[in-house]
Amino acid sequence: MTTIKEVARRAGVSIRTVSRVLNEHPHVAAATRERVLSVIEELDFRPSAAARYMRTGQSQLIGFLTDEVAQNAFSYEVIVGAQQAAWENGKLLFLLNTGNDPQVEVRAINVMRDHQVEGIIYATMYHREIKHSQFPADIPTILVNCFADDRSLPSIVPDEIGGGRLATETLLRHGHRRIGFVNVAAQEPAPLGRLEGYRQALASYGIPFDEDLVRYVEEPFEGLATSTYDCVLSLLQMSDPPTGIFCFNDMMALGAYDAVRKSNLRIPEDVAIVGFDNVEILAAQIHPPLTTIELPYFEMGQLAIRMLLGEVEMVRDGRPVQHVMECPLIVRKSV
Amino acid sequence: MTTIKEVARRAGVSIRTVSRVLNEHPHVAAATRERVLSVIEELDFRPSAAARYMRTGQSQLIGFLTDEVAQNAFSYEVIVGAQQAAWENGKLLFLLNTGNDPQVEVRAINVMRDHQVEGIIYATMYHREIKHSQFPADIPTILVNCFADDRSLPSIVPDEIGGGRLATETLLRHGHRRIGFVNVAAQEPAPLGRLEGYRQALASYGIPFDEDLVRYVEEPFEGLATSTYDCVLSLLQMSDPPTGIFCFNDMMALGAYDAVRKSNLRIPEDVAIVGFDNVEILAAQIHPPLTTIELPYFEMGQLAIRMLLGEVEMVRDGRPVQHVMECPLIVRKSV
DNA sequence: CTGAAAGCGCTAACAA
DNA sequence: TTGTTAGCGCTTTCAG
Repeated sequence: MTTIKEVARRAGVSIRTVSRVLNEHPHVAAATRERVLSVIEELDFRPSAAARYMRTGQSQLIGFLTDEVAQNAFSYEVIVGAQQAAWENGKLLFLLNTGNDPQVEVRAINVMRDHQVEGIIYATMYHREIKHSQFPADIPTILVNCFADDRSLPSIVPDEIGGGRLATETLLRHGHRRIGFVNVAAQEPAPLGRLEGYRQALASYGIPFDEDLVRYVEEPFEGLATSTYDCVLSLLQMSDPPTGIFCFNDMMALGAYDAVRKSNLRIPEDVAIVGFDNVEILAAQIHPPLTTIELPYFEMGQLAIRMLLGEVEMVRDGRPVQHVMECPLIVRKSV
Repeated sequence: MTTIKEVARRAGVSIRTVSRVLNEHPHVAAATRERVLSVIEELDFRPSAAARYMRTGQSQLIGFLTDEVAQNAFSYEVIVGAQQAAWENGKLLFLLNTGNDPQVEVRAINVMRDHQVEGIIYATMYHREIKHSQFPADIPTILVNCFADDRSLPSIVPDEIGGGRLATETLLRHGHRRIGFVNVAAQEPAPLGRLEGYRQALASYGIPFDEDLVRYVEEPFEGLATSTYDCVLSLLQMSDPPTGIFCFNDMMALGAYDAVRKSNLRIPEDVAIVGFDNVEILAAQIHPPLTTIELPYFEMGQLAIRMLLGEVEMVRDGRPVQHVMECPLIVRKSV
């Protein structure tokens, strides 16, 4: 490997001078600078990041830990956002997918420490609560799409309530008064929050909450759309059926579409549908294109880096901040 | 930060002894070992990866460069596969998404060099040819889902022809003799290869190639499914319409489904459909679930690492190897 | 079985 | 404006 020493020798200067040029210090004669630069070019020399770190203590590295984000067809956007923001600030991302294995998680954090990462971002696939205790106290850590049981770590989460409210209001604004909600059966922030938003929107329009219009689909993933199909079918067969349906996510909206078609109804003329997540590959391609709420994953990843860099506050009034991200409406043609 | 020196001091031994324990050298008295280990534990000491690299020259780092893979709803699996294989071998992945900007690409490669990565994996979103010249000759590089113009770099690509053949044969095996193919209009390995596979399968069954059964949809992404809808509709209105349709990808199959339904036909009873890509979120959720060909992204990422580690050959007969990955059939219910 | 000391490539305090 | 040199935390050669 080419070293600074070799460059110095060839340029006929000391390594200190090369170092100065490298770090753009002032007080280097222009001619010397040029000479050194040309040798660097000629040798295609690049200073070793490791050696540099040894002296400066700045690794320029950020650890990006996930449970299974990278295995998810949409939340991977959080990685793209973080990577881009990191890159723009001269930082590099270590990607570590733990597959939700606690042992791997512990080892992963240790590996991050070995490499002296300047910060850790921990992102989860689903919005949920996690144990904070696993993270080292001496490395700034940001939680994305999750939050610590004891709120001891700053976090970035989507505004589920606001999203649920927006989805419902969209239907309301289009004149719908009987609005069904196909939710998933889990005590998690997403289903709980979106339901709360649904109730709030209804309330703000003075519409009483009708339990019968809210249906629950069991996890898991497999056959989610099919279960939704059944729910929506039965919703549509009510004596006073809904004319608008809010689906917990886009995949489920797929099942809702089938049910509406099966009932010989049209979207959006007879039944309007709103989804959640904005999975482009689905929402933009189905017919008619799905109006949905976007989970701002890209922005969440970006914000995490900016917090780590100190551009956005991590602590306020002595308490770790929780940034609640707005989930915008993506208007297509299903409402 | 805790250093090896501090550990040595506390354990009352020399640095050398701590280093021996750290590296599991033999010739350390059990008692000494225990003592050192307990101090390490107590101090929660972890040796610095950078310092270690300085001496050993082994960075244990692998650079993972992509054009826009991480922005793609399905090919990100290649990252997961690589990350997992790397992790199992004690390597760490640097993720760098260039967004297809050549300038960023050059800088990214330089950054990889700065960090002395032991290898580079370059993965593209679409199967295509790339210029090889941008890669440093002194770092082992593997191309994934792409190949070098001059074949000077080892690569891993999916078997488009085999996949196209398999898709078509699946239809053939179910008795279909009039088989439509909705392809995309581009001179790229994927559309070209899949078409070739389609022809081969037909030929092997002694069925003449009918140009009229092959339709082309214009890129781009937007409205792909809608364009497919039109194609399939016209296919179905032929005097001698196909009873089986092979779609270039799953998203397009979505449009095909709509067209079949619109024609009051059933899947698979009246018209069978095969997709390509196996985008789970689509294929497993639509009704009926889509039979499709899988692009083995996970395995491709995994293989890239194994090649870099020397477990799989990169060169044969003095020429860089191109691994052509089989694309398996995923049987669901649309055939 | 253990220790002293050199040195990896770089930056920076100090000197010239 | 430039050079000398110490030292970052670790591994390793060579002695003991």
